[in-house]
Formats: sequence, structure tokens, C-alpha cells
Amino acid sequence: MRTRDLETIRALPCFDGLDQDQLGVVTAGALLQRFPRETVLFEQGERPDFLHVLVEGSVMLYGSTTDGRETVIEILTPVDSFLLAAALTDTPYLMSAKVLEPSQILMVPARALREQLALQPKLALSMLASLAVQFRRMVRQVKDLKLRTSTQRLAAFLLHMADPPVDGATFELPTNKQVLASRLGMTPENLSRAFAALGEQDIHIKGRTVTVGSIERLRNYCHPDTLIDDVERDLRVVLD
Amino acid sequence: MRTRDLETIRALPCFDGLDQDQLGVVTAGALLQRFPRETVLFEQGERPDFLHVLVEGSVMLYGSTTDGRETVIEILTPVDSFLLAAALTDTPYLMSAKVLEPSQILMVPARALREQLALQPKLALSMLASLAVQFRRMVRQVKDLKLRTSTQRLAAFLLHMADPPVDGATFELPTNKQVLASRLGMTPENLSRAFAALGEQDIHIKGRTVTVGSIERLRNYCHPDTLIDDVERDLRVVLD
DNA sequence: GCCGCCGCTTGACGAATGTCAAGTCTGGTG
DNA sequence: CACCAGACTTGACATTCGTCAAGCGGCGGC
Repeated sequence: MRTRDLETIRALPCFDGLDQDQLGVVTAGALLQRFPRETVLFEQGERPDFLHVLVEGSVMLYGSTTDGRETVIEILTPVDSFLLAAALTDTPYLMSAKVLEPSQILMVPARALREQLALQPKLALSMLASLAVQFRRMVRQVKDLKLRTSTQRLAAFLLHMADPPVDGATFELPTNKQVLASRLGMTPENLSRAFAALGEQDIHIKGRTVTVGSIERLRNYCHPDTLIDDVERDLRVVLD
Repeated sequence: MRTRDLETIRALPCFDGLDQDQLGVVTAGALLQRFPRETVLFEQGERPDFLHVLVEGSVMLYGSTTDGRETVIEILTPVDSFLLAAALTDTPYLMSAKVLEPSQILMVPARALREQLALQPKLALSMLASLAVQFRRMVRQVKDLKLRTSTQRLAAFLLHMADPPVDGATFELPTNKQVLASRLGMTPENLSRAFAALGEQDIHIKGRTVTVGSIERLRNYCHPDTLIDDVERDLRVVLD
């Protein structure tokens, strides 16, 4: 692995606080690899050999039923580790992972990671913080699904994308609409109608480009809630 | 705290592997307390002062919107810690907690816990394992919500309750039907209809007592899936 | 340029679910 | 025992959402 890669890795939140020696041990067997679009990194039910860390690009996590239906559970952006829980406890993945945009992914051998965990207290704390973030994201999603209609979920999503949140904000959807629909828990057809319905709230869409006419009206429509919509990153176990 | 209580605590999975001295430090400021039905232990948005561990009884975690609607996210049974993620990262609770059955709850001061984490590597590993279990439960719930109809969710829930899973199995619902409906992501009215619909599959209900005529037919109806329905407890970070 | 594929939209329809209101049952209390 | 309150059920209806089919439109390949 190149030294430039090592620097990339050292900056990752899940390895936060490790000094160079400690980091070296963890990353000794790690691979930093590029994957093209559509690559399936692993499938649900498999035993985790690696902890994956998305360094660049975009990856989706999805679940499937035995009869072939699928649902997108999360769309990841750098930098984020995924399915830490499976890798740490050596239990089967509950979700599959597929590359959406050409991506650079760090793969840390799970066994080596678990071994280091017992030896390097700081590493365990970083992992705890990362896992806490991942847990809280799932709780937020459950609340989103159970407390909102699909159009409200779309509205909240658009509000989140409109950064900075100013009237007239314009941005690109991060994925195609089929994936987005699945992520939001609806069908592509229903997503089309939800976009149409938000026309009332001065939302305009052309292709993948969204324009938010009035942040205030969008807010008013979906009742954004700190405990559902806020994005948390880089929490710490020990505040000091 | 009585020595009997200490023994109770030592057996908890989230304190697994700690020797007596270490445990003593953690539990020095802890309280083991009884709460009556309906007690609200904390509300979403509050800062966590304690890590709660349900030792006996039953507790529900629920989320609410600003306009007062609520949804039950989890129903806990002993022994289980809850909202570990909030307590460890000192971030606001994403859910509220209410006592369903008279309960005995261990309250460990969050600050003391976080301090000990940095000092006791084994403690961090136990916490990682507990948090991993909690994360995976949330992922399972998201999959359940997005991949099944409400009647299938009920069927899967009944299958889970029928333990041992034999034809003619009879058991009591763990909560009243309003709470159960909310936990399953539907209205009480819809739950009534879902029970009625499962009559077709030889499910019978009288009051809170459920009888499963044929496990096979119930299985066939909801397509149980290891990666949604299995119950995981007491995972370990380091397998040895 | 033409064709065909794919992503997306639209419309019609039906199924699932929520809402509202009324009615039934039941368990506890005075 | 009668009564009441709360839990539950049922019915009628509205709404949301999914399904199916058709059609539009852009983009890449030939």
C-alpha cells in the first residue's frame, strides 16, 4: 500500500486516535481497492471476511427476500465504514452491498481487526463511536418509515439534500430514481407522483436536477425533526 | 447495593468478562431500582445521564412526532441494555422509554461508564457486542417494514412467539393490542383485521391468548427469513 | 440518422391501510 | 350486582400505495 493511501486511512473516523504504529498493525493486511459500478461487494448471509470502508465513490446497502424482492436500506457516501457490526461479531451480513459509483474501498481483514481490538483500547473506542452512528441512523430510518407518508419522506430527503438550505437551491439527485424510490420505501411510480405532488410546494424537477423554490414551504410540508433528520458523523465515546 | 444485586449485574451480557474489581468501579454509582407500570424513564431528546439495563419486567421504546403521534419501536425483555449508543456518545436519546410491566432497572451513570471504557478494554468489547446486537435488530426491523405487508409482519411475530414451534402452540401476547399494533407498524383496527385474516391460516385468538393451529401454514404465509426474524443475543466481538 | 433499450411518467385499477364512528365485550369498582 | 371505562372489534368510507400496461423521451450503438 502506498504511503498516500496510508494517510487517507489514518484520517478515517473509525481509526481516529490511533498512532502510526497501531495503525500499521491494523492495516498490515488491508487492501485499498477500486471497484467499477454495479460490483456486488458481498451478499447478505455471507460471513464477513473484511471490514469495508468507503473512501471514495458511492455504495448502496440493500436487503432481499428469498423470492427476489429487494429494498435499498442505505446509500453511503465517503467516508464511512459499513456493516461494522457483522465484521466485529463475525455474524452473517444482514444486507448486501453494491457499488453505485466507481469507488475506492478499504478492506480490512475482519479477523485481524478483531484481534487488534483486544490489544488497542483506543481502537475499540473508535469502533464504538462508528457503530453508535450506524445504530442511530437505523433508528432514524425506522422512525421515518413509521411516522411519515412516502411523500413526506421524499420532502425530508430533498430538504436534507438542499445544502445550503436557501430558496432556489438546486442540486442533483445522488442516484437514479429507482434506487431513490427503494431507499425511501416506495415504488418508482409512487416516487413520480410524490414529485408531482410536491410541485404544489414549489419543488421542480427536471431529469435528476431538483430545484427547491421555497425551503419554508418544504419544511412546513414534512415537519422536519432533529431526532429523525439530523445527520450525525464522527461522534465520540469520550468527550474531552 | 446488595450483594445479590451485584451478582445479578455481573451476569449481564454487557458486563461480560469483567472481574469483580473492574465491575465494582463501574457499578459504584449505579442504582438498581424498581419502577411501576407506565413510568416514563426518559423522553426522546433528553441527554442521557444513565445507561439503563432492564433486569426484570418489560419496557417499550417509542418515537414521537412534534404533533403528538407515536410509534413503538421496540419492546424489551430482560436482560437487555437500551440506548447504549446515546449513553456512550452523550447524544440525545432518539427514542423515549416507558415501563410496560413493573420492572427492575439498573441505572449506570453514563459519565462513569464512559470513563471506565477508556480504562477497561474488556468493557469496551462487551459494549461493542451489545451495540452490535442492537444495531442488527434495527436493520431487521427496517427490512421487516419494507419487505412485508402488515399481516405478514404479524404472522412472523406470532411465529417468533410460538416457542417451541409446534402445531397447537398456545401463548399470551406480551402487550395489549394497541402497543403490539404500533410495534408492528399498523393501527389497532388493522391489527384486528390482520388477526381475522390469519384465521384462514388456522390462527385463533381469544383475548390475549393466541393458538397456532399449524406452524407450517403460518411459515408458508409469512416466508420467515433468518436475516429478518432470527433473534440474536450475547454476540461476542472476539470469538475464542 | 435510425433503432432499440432503459429510465421515467402517466393512467386506470385494485388492494392495503388509515380514519371515523358505532357497537361489543370485559374486567374492575363501588 | 350494576355500572363504567377502556380495550377491542366491526363497518363504511377515504386515502395511500402498488400493480399493470401503455406511452414518452433521451442516449448509445450500429
